[in-house]
Amino acid sequence: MPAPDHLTGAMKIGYPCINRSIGCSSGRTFRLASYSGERLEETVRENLRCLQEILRFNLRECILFFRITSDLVPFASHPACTAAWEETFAGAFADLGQFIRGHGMRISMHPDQFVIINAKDPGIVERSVAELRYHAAVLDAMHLDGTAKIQVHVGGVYGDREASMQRFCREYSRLDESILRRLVIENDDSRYTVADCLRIHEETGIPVLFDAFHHEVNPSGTGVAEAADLCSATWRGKDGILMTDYSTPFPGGRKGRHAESLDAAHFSGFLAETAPTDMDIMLEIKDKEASARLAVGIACRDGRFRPPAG
DNA sequence: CAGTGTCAAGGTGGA
DNA sequence: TCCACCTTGACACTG
Repeated sequence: MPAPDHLTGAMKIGYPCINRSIGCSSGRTFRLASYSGERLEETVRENLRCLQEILRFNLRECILFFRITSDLVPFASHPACTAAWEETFAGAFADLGQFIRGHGMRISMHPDQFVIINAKDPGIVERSVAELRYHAAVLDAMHLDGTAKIQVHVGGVYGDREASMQRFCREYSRLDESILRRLVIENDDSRYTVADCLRIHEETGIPVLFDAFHHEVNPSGTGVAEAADLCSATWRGKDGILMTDYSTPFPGGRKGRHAESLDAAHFSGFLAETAPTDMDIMLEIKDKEASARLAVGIACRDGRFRPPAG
Protein backbone atom coordinates (compact mmCIF):
# COMPACT_ATOMS: atom_id res chain seq x y z
CA MET A 1 0.00 0.00 0.00
CA PRO A 2 1.53 3.34 -1.01
CA ALA A 3 1.71 6.16 1.49
CA PRO A 4 -1.26 8.53 1.44
CA ASP A 5 -0.62 11.46 -0.89
CA HIS A 6 -1.11 14.07 1.76
CA LEU A 7 1.87 12.68 3.67
CA THR A 8 4.48 12.28 0.97
CA GLY A 9 6.88 15.11 0.34
CA ALA A 10 6.22 16.84 3.65
CA MET A 11 8.96 17.24 6.23
CA LYS A 12 8.83 14.52 8.86
CA ILE A 13 10.08 15.12 12.37
CA GLY A 14 11.10 12.46 14.84
CA TYR A 15 13.14 11.32 17.80
CA PRO A 16 15.39 8.36 18.54
CA CYS A 17 14.58 5.03 20.11
CA ILE A 18 13.00 5.92 23.43
CA ASN A 19 9.60 7.26 24.40
CA ARG A 20 9.40 8.49 27.96
CA SER A 21 5.63 8.99 28.00
CA ILE A 22 4.12 5.59 27.45
CA GLY A 23 5.84 3.54 30.12
CA CYS A 24 7.44 0.80 28.07
CA SER A 25 10.71 0.35 26.22
CA SER A 26 11.27 -1.32 22.85
CA GLY A 27 14.92 -1.77 23.78
CA ARG A 28 14.70 -4.01 26.80
CA THR A 29 17.68 -6.28 27.07
CA PHE A 30 19.52 -8.47 29.52
CA ARG A 31 23.04 -9.54 30.36
CA LEU A 32 24.81 -11.92 28.06
CA ALA A 33 25.45 -14.08 31.10
CA SER A 34 21.73 -14.66 31.47
CA TYR A 35 21.12 -15.41 27.81
CA SER A 36 18.66 -18.13 26.91
CA GLY A 37 16.40 -18.82 23.97
CA GLU A 38 13.35 -18.27 26.18
CA ARG A 39 14.71 -15.03 27.56
CA LEU A 40 15.37 -13.76 24.06
CA GLU A 41 11.95 -14.68 22.73
CA GLU A 42 10.18 -13.15 25.71
CA THR A 43 12.20 -9.94 25.39
CA VAL A 44 11.72 -9.55 21.65
CA ARG A 45 7.99 -10.16 21.95
CA GLU A 46 7.74 -7.41 24.54
CA ASN A 47 9.98 -5.06 22.54
CA LEU A 48 7.89 -5.45 19.40
CA ARG A 49 4.69 -4.89 21.33
CA CYS A 50 6.13 -1.69 22.77
CA LEU A 51 7.38 -0.53 19.39
CA GLN A 52 3.82 -0.81 18.11
CA GLU A 53 2.65 1.34 21.04
CA ILE A 54 5.31 3.96 20.38
CA LEU A 55 4.37 4.19 16.72
CA ARG A 56 0.70 4.62 17.62
CA PHE A 57 1.67 7.38 20.04
CA ASN A 58 3.77 9.02 17.34
CA LEU A 59 0.92 8.92 14.85
CA ARG A 60 -1.39 10.67 17.30
CA GLU A 61 1.22 13.42 17.68
CA CYS A 62 2.02 13.71 13.96
CA ILE A 63 5.53 12.45 14.66
CA LEU A 64 6.25 10.55 11.47
CA PHE A 65 9.97 9.89 11.73
CA PHE A 66 11.40 7.44 14.24
CA ARG A 67 14.71 5.74 14.93
CA ILE A 68 14.30 2.13 15.98
CA THR A 69 16.63 1.01 18.74
CA SER A 70 19.47 -1.38 17.93
CA ASP A 71 18.45 -3.34 21.03
CA LEU A 72 15.18 -4.46 19.47
CA VAL A 73 16.62 -7.98 19.20
CA PRO A 74 19.32 -8.21 21.88
CA PHE A 75 22.58 -9.93 20.87
CA ALA A 76 21.19 -10.56 17.39
CA SER A 77 24.64 -10.48 15.79
CA HIS A 78 26.39 -12.23 18.66
CA PRO A 79 27.44 -15.88 18.26
CA ALA A 80 25.32 -16.69 21.32
CA CYS A 81 22.18 -15.87 19.38
CA THR A 82 21.08 -18.85 17.34
CA ALA A 83 17.37 -18.11 17.49
CA ALA A 84 15.45 -17.78 14.24
CA TRP A 85 13.84 -14.55 15.39
CA GLU A 86 12.99 -13.42 11.86
CA GLU A 87 10.79 -16.49 11.44
CA THR A 88 9.38 -16.55 14.93
CA PHE A 89 8.26 -12.92 14.69
CA ALA A 90 7.67 -12.64 10.95
CA GLY A 91 4.02 -11.75 11.49
CA ALA A 92 4.70 -9.06 14.08
CA PHE A 93 7.38 -7.45 11.94
CA ALA A 94 5.12 -7.49 8.89
CA ASP A 95 2.32 -5.84 10.87
CA LEU A 96 4.65 -3.12 12.09
CA GLY A 97 5.83 -2.51 8.54
CA GLN A 98 2.30 -2.25 7.25
CA PHE A 99 1.48 0.31 9.93
CA ILE A 100 4.60 2.34 9.09
CA ARG A 101 4.00 2.33 5.34
CA GLY A 102 0.29 2.89 5.67
CA HIS A 103 0.79 6.06 7.64
CA GLY A 104 3.63 7.43 5.56
CA MET A 105 6.14 7.10 8.37
CA ARG A 106 9.89 6.99 7.93
CA ILE A 107 12.34 4.83 9.88
CA SER A 108 16.05 4.96 10.57
CA MET A 109 18.43 2.88 12.65
CA HIS A 110 21.81 3.83 14.08
CA PRO A 111 24.20 1.07 15.14
CA ASP A 112 26.51 2.36 17.84
CA GLN A 113 30.19 3.02 18.06
CA PHE A 114 31.28 -0.60 17.69
CA VAL A 115 30.39 -0.71 14.02
CA ILE A 116 33.60 0.34 12.28
CA ILE A 117 33.62 -0.47 8.61
CA ASN A 118 37.10 0.95 8.07
CA ALA A 119 38.74 -0.87 10.97
CA LYS A 120 42.23 -2.26 10.37
CA ASP A 121 41.44 -5.40 12.31
CA PRO A 122 39.51 -7.79 10.02
CA GLY A 123 37.73 -9.23 13.06
CA ILE A 124 36.23 -5.84 13.87
CA VAL A 125 35.11 -5.43 10.26
CA GLU A 126 33.55 -8.87 10.33
CA ARG A 127 31.60 -8.15 13.52
CA SER A 128 30.56 -4.80 12.11
CA VAL A 129 29.20 -6.40 8.96
CA ALA A 130 27.29 -8.94 11.05
CA GLU A 131 25.75 -6.08 13.02
CA LEU A 132 24.81 -4.24 9.83
CA ARG A 133 23.28 -7.41 8.46
CA TYR A 134 21.11 -7.61 11.59
CA HIS A 135 19.94 -4.01 11.18
CA ALA A 136 19.07 -4.63 7.53
CA ALA A 137 17.23 -7.81 8.51
CA VAL A 138 15.00 -5.87 10.91
CA LEU A 139 14.02 -3.36 8.23
CA ASP A 140 13.63 -6.12 5.65
CA ALA A 141 11.37 -8.07 8.00
CA MET A 142 9.11 -5.03 8.05
CA HIS A 143 9.20 -4.93 4.25
CA LEU A 144 10.31 -1.30 4.27
CA ASP A 145 11.75 0.18 1.09
CA GLY A 146 15.16 1.78 0.55
CA THR A 147 14.14 5.03 2.20
CA ALA A 148 14.52 3.31 5.60
CA LYS A 149 18.18 3.92 6.39
CA ILE A 150 20.97 2.62 8.60
CA GLN A 151 23.32 5.41 9.59
CA VAL A 152 26.93 4.93 10.65
CA HIS A 153 30.01 7.05 11.15
CA VAL A 154 32.94 6.62 8.79
CA GLY A 155 35.00 5.08 11.58
CA GLY A 156 38.49 5.49 12.93
CA VAL A 157 41.29 7.71 11.63
CA TYR A 158 44.18 5.57 12.85
CA GLY A 159 46.63 8.39 12.30
CA ASP A 160 46.08 8.44 8.53
CA ARG A 161 42.85 10.00 7.37
CA GLU A 162 43.41 9.38 3.67
CA ALA A 163 44.23 5.71 4.04
CA SER A 164 41.32 5.24 6.44
CA MET A 165 38.88 6.85 4.03
CA GLN A 166 40.17 4.63 1.23
CA ARG A 167 39.76 1.61 3.48
CA PHE A 168 36.15 2.63 4.06
CA CYS A 169 35.52 2.79 0.32
CA ARG A 170 37.14 -0.59 -0.24
CA GLU A 171 35.16 -2.33 2.49
CA TYR A 172 31.97 -0.59 1.42
CA SER A 173 32.23 -2.07 -2.08
CA ARG A 174 32.23 -5.55 -0.55
CA LEU A 175 29.01 -5.21 1.43
CA ASP A 176 25.84 -7.16 0.61
CA GLU A 177 23.19 -5.42 -1.45
CA SER A 178 20.78 -5.69 1.50
CA ILE A 179 23.11 -3.40 3.46
CA LEU A 180 24.20 -1.19 0.57
CA ARG A 181 20.65 -0.09 -0.23
CA ARG A 182 20.20 1.24 3.30
CA LEU A 183 23.60 2.39 4.48
CA VAL A 184 24.35 6.10 4.85
CA ILE A 185 27.27 7.90 6.50
CA GLU A 186 27.07 10.77 8.93
CA ASN A 187 29.56 13.51 9.72
CA ASP A 188 30.80 13.17 13.31
CA ASP A 189 31.94 15.58 15.99
CA SER A 190 35.68 14.98 15.88
CA ARG A 191 36.85 12.76 13.03
CA TYR A 192 35.13 12.98 9.66
CA THR A 193 33.53 16.23 8.52
CA VAL A 194 30.81 16.84 5.96
CA ALA A 195 33.54 17.52 3.38
CA ASP A 196 35.18 14.17 4.16
CA CYS A 197 31.83 12.38 3.84
CA LEU A 198 31.13 14.09 0.53
CA ARG A 199 34.43 12.87 -0.84
CA ILE A 200 33.53 9.32 0.18
CA HIS A 201 30.18 9.82 -1.51
CA GLU A 202 31.90 10.81 -4.73
CA GLU A 203 33.86 7.61 -4.71
CA THR A 204 31.14 5.23 -3.59
CA GLY A 205 27.76 6.87 -4.16
CA ILE A 206 26.78 6.44 -0.50
CA PRO A 207 24.30 9.11 0.69
CA VAL A 208 25.49 11.54 3.38
CA LEU A 209 23.26 12.14 6.38
CA PHE A 210 23.71 15.67 7.70
CA ASP A 211 24.30 16.09 11.42
CA ALA A 212 23.84 19.80 12.00
CA PHE A 213 25.25 19.84 15.52
CA HIS A 214 28.37 17.87 14.57
CA HIS A 215 28.85 20.25 11.68
CA GLU A 216 28.92 23.18 14.08
CA VAL A 217 31.38 21.44 16.38
CA ASN A 218 33.49 19.99 13.55
CA PRO A 219 32.98 22.23 10.51
CA SER A 220 34.53 22.00 7.07
CA GLY A 221 34.32 25.36 5.44
CA THR A 222 30.63 25.64 4.65
CA GLY A 223 27.72 27.12 6.56
CA VAL A 224 24.81 25.05 7.75
CA ALA A 225 22.54 25.84 4.81
CA GLU A 226 25.15 25.01 2.18
CA ALA A 227 26.24 21.85 3.98
CA ALA A 228 22.62 20.65 4.16
CA ASP A 229 22.19 21.35 0.46
CA LEU A 230 25.38 19.51 -0.47
CA CYS A 231 24.38 16.49 1.60
CA SER A 232 20.89 16.57 0.14
CA ALA A 233 22.32 16.17 -3.37
CA THR A 234 23.80 12.79 -2.38
CA TRP A 235 20.34 11.25 -1.88
CA ARG A 236 18.62 9.78 -4.92
CA GLY A 237 14.94 9.09 -5.45
CA LYS A 238 15.11 5.57 -4.08
CA ASP A 239 16.83 6.87 -0.94
CA GLY A 240 14.11 9.36 -0.08
CA ILE A 241 14.88 12.92 0.94
CA LEU A 242 17.82 13.94 3.12
CA MET A 243 17.84 12.83 6.74
CA THR A 244 19.18 15.40 9.18
CA ASP A 245 20.16 14.93 12.81
CA TYR A 246 19.50 18.06 14.79
CA SER A 247 20.22 18.95 18.38
CA THR A 248 20.52 22.12 20.36
CA PRO A 249 23.97 22.76 21.85
CA PHE A 250 24.10 21.86 25.52
CA PRO A 251 23.71 25.03 27.57
CA GLY A 252 26.91 25.82 29.41
CA GLY A 253 29.16 24.46 26.79
CA ARG A 254 30.36 20.87 27.22
CA LYS A 255 30.65 20.09 23.55
CA GLY A 256 29.22 16.86 22.22
CA ARG A 257 26.46 16.62 24.78
CA HIS A 258 22.82 16.81 23.87
CA ALA A 259 20.54 19.39 25.45
CA GLU A 260 17.78 18.42 27.85
CA SER A 261 15.05 20.05 25.80
CA LEU A 262 14.54 21.78 22.49
CA ASP A 263 15.56 25.42 22.13
CA ALA A 264 12.54 26.60 20.16
CA ALA A 265 14.14 29.78 18.86
CA HIS A 266 17.27 27.98 17.71
CA PHE A 267 15.19 25.33 15.96
CA SER A 268 13.01 27.89 14.26
CA GLY A 269 16.14 29.66 13.04
CA PHE A 270 17.53 26.39 11.74
CA LEU A 271 14.35 25.73 9.78
CA ALA A 272 14.47 29.18 8.26
CA GLU A 273 18.12 28.85 7.34
CA THR A 274 17.71 25.46 5.66
CA ALA A 275 14.30 26.18 4.16
CA PRO A 276 15.35 25.53 0.54
CA THR A 277 16.38 21.94 1.36
CA ASP A 278 13.82 19.15 1.65
CA MET A 279 14.65 17.05 4.68
CA ASP A 280 13.36 14.87 7.48
CA ILE A 281 14.66 15.84 10.90
CA MET A 282 15.70 13.58 13.77
CA LEU A 283 15.83 15.46 17.05
CA GLU A 284 18.63 14.22 19.24
CA ILE A 285 17.38 15.82 22.41
CA LYS A 286 17.24 14.16 25.78
CA ASP A 287 13.56 14.60 26.44
CA LYS A 288 12.75 12.79 23.21
CA GLU A 289 9.08 12.87 22.23
CA ALA A 290 8.40 16.02 24.23
CA SER A 291 10.75 18.00 22.02
CA ALA A 292 9.47 16.23 18.91
CA ARG A 293 5.93 17.40 19.72
CA LEU A 294 7.18 20.93 20.21
CA ALA A 295 9.15 20.79 16.96
CA VAL A 296 6.16 19.53 15.01
CA GLY A 297 4.24 22.53 16.29
CA ILE A 298 6.99 24.93 15.28
CA ALA A 299 7.41 23.39 11.83
CA CYS A 300 3.63 23.53 11.37
CA ARG A 301 3.54 27.21 12.28
CA ASP A 302 6.48 27.95 9.98
CA GLY A 303 4.78 26.16 7.10
CA ARG A 304 7.31 23.34 6.84
CA PHE A 305 5.03 20.58 8.04
CA ARG A 306 1.54 19.65 6.94
CA PRO A 307 -0.31 17.48 9.44
CA PRO A 308 -2.32 14.55 8.09
CA ALA A 309 -5.91 15.43 7.23
CA GLY A 310 -8.47 14.16 9.72
C1' DC B 1 13.82 -2.24 47.70
C1' DA B 2 16.81 1.59 46.85
C1' DG B 3 21.33 2.54 45.41
C1' DT B 4 24.86 1.66 42.34
C1' DG B 5 28.48 -0.87 39.66
C1' DT B 6 28.59 -2.77 35.29
C1' DC B 7 27.43 -4.04 30.68
C1' DA B 8 29.49 -7.78 23.54
C1' DA B 9 31.56 -4.86 20.78
C1' DG B 10 36.28 0.80 19.91
C1' DG B 11 38.82 4.95 19.13
C1' DT B 12 41.20 8.76 21.00
C1' DG B 13 44.25 11.35 23.71
C1' DG B 14 46.56 12.33 27.89
C1' DA B 15 49.71 10.53 31.46
C1' DT C 1 51.50 1.15 27.52
C1' DC C 2 47.72 1.95 30.21
C1' DC C 3 43.53 4.20 31.56
C1' DA C 4 39.84 7.55 31.55
C1' DC C 5 36.64 9.44 28.58
C1' DC C 6 33.06 9.56 25.08
C1' DT C 7 27.33 8.94 26.17
C1' DT C 8 23.42 6.29 27.76
C1' DG C 9 19.95 3.50 29.74
C1' DA C 10 18.92 -0.16 32.30
C1' DC C 11 20.16 -4.84 34.05
C1' DA C 12 21.17 -7.14 38.10
C1' DC C 13 23.75 -7.41 42.14
C1' DT C 14 24.59 -5.48 46.94
C1' DG C 15 23.47 -4.10 51.36
